[in-house]
Amino acid sequence: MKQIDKRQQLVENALALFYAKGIHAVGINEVLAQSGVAKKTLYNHFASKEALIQACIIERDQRFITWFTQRCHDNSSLAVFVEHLFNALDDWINDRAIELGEFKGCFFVNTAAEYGEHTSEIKQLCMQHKIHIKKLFEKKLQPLIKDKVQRDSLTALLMLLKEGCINCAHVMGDKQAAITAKPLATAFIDKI
Amino acid sequence: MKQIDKRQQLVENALALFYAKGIHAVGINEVLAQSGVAKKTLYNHFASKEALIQACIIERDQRFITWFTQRCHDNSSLAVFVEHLFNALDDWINDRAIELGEFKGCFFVNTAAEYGEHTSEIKQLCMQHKIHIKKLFEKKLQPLIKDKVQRDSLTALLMLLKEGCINCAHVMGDKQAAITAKPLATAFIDKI
DNA sequence: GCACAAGTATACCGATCTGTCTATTATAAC
DNA sequence: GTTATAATAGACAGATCGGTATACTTGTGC
Repeated sequence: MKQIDKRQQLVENALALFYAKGIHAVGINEVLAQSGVAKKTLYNHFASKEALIQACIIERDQRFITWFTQRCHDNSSLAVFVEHLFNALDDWINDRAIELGEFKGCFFVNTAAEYGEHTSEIKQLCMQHKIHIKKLFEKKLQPLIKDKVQRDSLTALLMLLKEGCINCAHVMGDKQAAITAKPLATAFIDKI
Repeated sequence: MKQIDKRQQLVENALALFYAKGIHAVGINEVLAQSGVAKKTLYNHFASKEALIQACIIERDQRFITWFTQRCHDNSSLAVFVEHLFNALDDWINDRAIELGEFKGCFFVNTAAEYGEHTSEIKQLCMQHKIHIKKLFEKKLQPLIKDKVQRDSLTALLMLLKEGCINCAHVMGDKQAAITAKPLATAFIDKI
């Protein structure tokens, strides 16, 4: 089997375990057992557990952005875009998005929580993901709202509502959070 | 020194460490060194590390609710209430609320992230805190909005914006999140 | 002043963690 | 076919973890 395959196996299985249980709760040996890969192979591909974690964050970032971009593709109007956005979140929250695994909140929020130091590389990568999301919103809203102030305002609202409903769904167990958030966003765009 | 004092010392120091570094990143010995308490004393008060963690969650819940209640005391009008609410969050995010420690996001979100199983007692306690926050909002909005549908709608918006700006501030490093969120909430109440 | 409860300091136990090392087998390139 | 690379399984090291046990000291109530 090619090297890249083993590496990918490791990243995918590690990501699934880290997301389901948290980073510190999962040991290297558990990752190896789940992946069916020898320990030496892991350390041939990654210098340390930290390097594996970083690869998992990057993988999750790419996977989430890909999924989210597909689901929010249609920006033919503000109403349509917002509709699709919160429908996507609702599907994720209620485990109808298998690409993202069983819903356990935001992987980046969860991971950042386990690393106190702001300077840590891992926390920086988590921050990068949120910036990617913001840029995605900005890109999709660009053709829909000409006025920059209004556009930035809606971008901020969508960021806040997205983060809010993911965390309310996860910690409060409010599985209706995305459905609740949707009309709050549409009420805002109706004024534009 | 009285028993209660030692117990309180342990909870306060453990809470500070857990919040700053994450639960699994802090060992019992570190808590003991920071508290200046012997190991046997800890296990005289708590059956296990898990029991100490639970006590920390309850302590944080009480402390946060107390602080938040004080800061959002004035509900003479919707505008005033919202103003105070987001000013309080802004103070916390920018480390002007010493009672809450150096800002590291929501302790309950962070803690829940480290426990994958939904059935775990710790995750249940985190959920309880969010319910306490929601009830606080409902109580303060009760005399201000008579229509239940509108009141529930604003409660939901405030919950989502609060969670949203705490997590955007923490993970994205957007220290202006609360200031950004405020006008989004006031835009909503202007319609009522 | 005595007895008992509680705290201190520290050694220790078994488990688990990350990471290394050895020895062997499979695979791919030429 | 030979050779170099990569994978395997697993023992092992060194550190750290949560939790227990021991021996001693302090403090409090009657």
